[in-house]
Amino acid sequence: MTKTRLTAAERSEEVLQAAVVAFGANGYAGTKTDEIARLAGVSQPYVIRLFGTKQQLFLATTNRVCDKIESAFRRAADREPTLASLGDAYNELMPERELLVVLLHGFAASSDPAIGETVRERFGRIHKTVGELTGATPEEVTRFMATGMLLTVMAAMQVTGENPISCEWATELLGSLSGG
Amino acid sequence: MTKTRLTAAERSEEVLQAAVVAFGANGYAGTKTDEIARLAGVSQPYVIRLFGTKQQLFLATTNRVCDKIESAFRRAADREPTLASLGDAYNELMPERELLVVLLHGFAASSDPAIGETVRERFGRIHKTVGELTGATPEEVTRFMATGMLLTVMAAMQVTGENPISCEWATELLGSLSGG
DNA sequence: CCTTGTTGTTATCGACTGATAACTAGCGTC
DNA sequence: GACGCTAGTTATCAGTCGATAACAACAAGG
Repeated sequence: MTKTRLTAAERSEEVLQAAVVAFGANGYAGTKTDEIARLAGVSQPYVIRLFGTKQQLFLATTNRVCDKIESAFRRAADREPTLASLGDAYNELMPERELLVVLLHGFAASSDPAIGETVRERFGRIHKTVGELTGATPEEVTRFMATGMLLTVMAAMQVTGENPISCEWATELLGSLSGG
Repeated sequence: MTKTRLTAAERSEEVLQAAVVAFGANGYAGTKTDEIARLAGVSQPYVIRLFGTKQQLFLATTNRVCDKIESAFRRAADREPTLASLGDAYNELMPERELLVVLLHGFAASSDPAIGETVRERFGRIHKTVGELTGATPEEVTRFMATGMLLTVMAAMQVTGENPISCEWATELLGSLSGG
């Protein structure tokens, strides 16, 4: 029983991590703030007070996820600035299925103006970053992003990750990916 | 004022079309049955009676969308059985932004077991169909699907379609797609 | 030790939303 | 032209969920 008292910043961090899991599992509209609160081990009203609004919490979560993706790419490019290297980094992010899927849920929730704007901005930033880090041609970068979206969608469908739902087409598809 | 009385089948069809629009805009959890009802010009309880449940309506909507996509692919392959031909067909589907985005919302709602199962089944079927219709290699088919997912995600972000939100990276990305 | 600021909770509201029940009305048919 | 079937409605419930308000507990400083 960690009844420890944390600073608001520390607690926000924990809530944010819980939010990644919860939003990753059920999306923006499908997730209740109470669920996040229980995951974080605090009360639901406190979650609201820390972030003001469910929407703002989702935005913070999205930004957090994108930061993680970008920094993973940067680290990878630091070792070897190729698309293959960044691809490996993305795959290594996969075990945390939720992380990537949160982004997908952001895309899906784009009808909310604030979310749409944020998500467009961050996606564009990732796209640009990949190009700058690797020096690949626009066509190569686009293909990289396309593959990433396919993988993300598959993660959402739970056919990749730690204990995936076995699926004939999924294994076949993943096999043909290494070669592409 | 079309106060015409329709058969349950005909009315269901209208509701289904409304559901494509509504679910396409706001996703599964984010769409209220009342919204669909208003779009279809009937009362909310009647929508429920026609489909039993919001979930079942969403499943019907998803299946409808997938049917449309598959038949578009079949027609395209009928003219010319190449990936490029199917790609054109997909692009021609784009104006109905909702159509493709519904599928994305299905992926996003995969945490609901029934939706997940349906969506996996239909995605696998599309994947298989594309391969059979074109005779392309697994790698080529996978790349085709990846591109499709990228386009779908962009449609969700509203940077493609009839009056897209202008976006630097989006135009750049779309330009590099024709060449890929 | 008492005051003050910050962390956190409980209680509760108010709006929403999917679903049910009960009723109404059009249309064919015998 | 009453009967019966199907299309469709209004009224309403029961549960949910985000948000607010008021209070409680803990820590630090003077």
